[in-house]
Amino acid sequence: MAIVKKHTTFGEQLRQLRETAGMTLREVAENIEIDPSLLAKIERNQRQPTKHLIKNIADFFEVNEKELLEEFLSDQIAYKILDEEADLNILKVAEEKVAYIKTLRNE
Amino acid sequence: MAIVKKHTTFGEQLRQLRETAGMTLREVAENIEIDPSLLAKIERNQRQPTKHLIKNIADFFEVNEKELLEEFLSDQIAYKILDEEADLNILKVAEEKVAYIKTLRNE
DNA sequence: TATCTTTGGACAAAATTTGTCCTGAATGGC
DNA sequence: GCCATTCAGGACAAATTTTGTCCAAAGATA
Repeated sequence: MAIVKKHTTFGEQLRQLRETAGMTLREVAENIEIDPSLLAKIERNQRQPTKHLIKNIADFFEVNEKELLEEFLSDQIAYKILDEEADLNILKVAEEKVAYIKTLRNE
Repeated sequence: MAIVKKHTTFGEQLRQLRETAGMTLREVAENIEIDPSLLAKIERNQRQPTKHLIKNIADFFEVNEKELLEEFLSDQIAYKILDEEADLNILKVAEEKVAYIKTLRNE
């Protein structure tokens, strides 16, 4: 996958993809069929991409769609923790709940 | 805190609080000022409580509001992972992103 | 049977999110 | 300086999602 720097935000990674390709917001926006202003906002993490848009981005930059989607999901979780000023240990609790709910569903 | 079983869902914990108190949905709903049907849905994790409602629940059952809120947040994260069928390692990535974004904000 | 509790569908109201348009600041070339 | 282009960011309508209530029906209890 062409995304280089890890553990930066989804937006930053997207910007890096674009800059590595040497393209402007307008050019990329045209290709993935959105308004350049929306793309700029997504790069600054002020708007969230839809799944459909993530697919278009992955296709355009030829990166793995599933990995890109997981980058986005981990971003969402990170921002939720920051927004709520929650303790990081809720991630551990969440992990245990995933296992628990899975057992529930297999009954 | 009076919540006993850990790593069950928010709804199950709420139901346990209610049953431990020996109360019906209607009785509790009246006290926390919502429709009994909504309370039932929250107990079955079919609706999410608002923060205001979490406060009312914490007050009514005399449990720690912040802990209850974090129970809810970890639920939300768990359900997101299940909904998206995401790999659990995104939690680790999210944790690293939280640290990263915090450093960003201190610049 | 009669009563009370719980479940769950339907739906309007409320809240949130998305995407676009537009303005202005910044940069670079000429 | 002036023009063209890029990017930032506010405002706002449209679209989507979520919330909360009402109601009917199922289940339990006596």
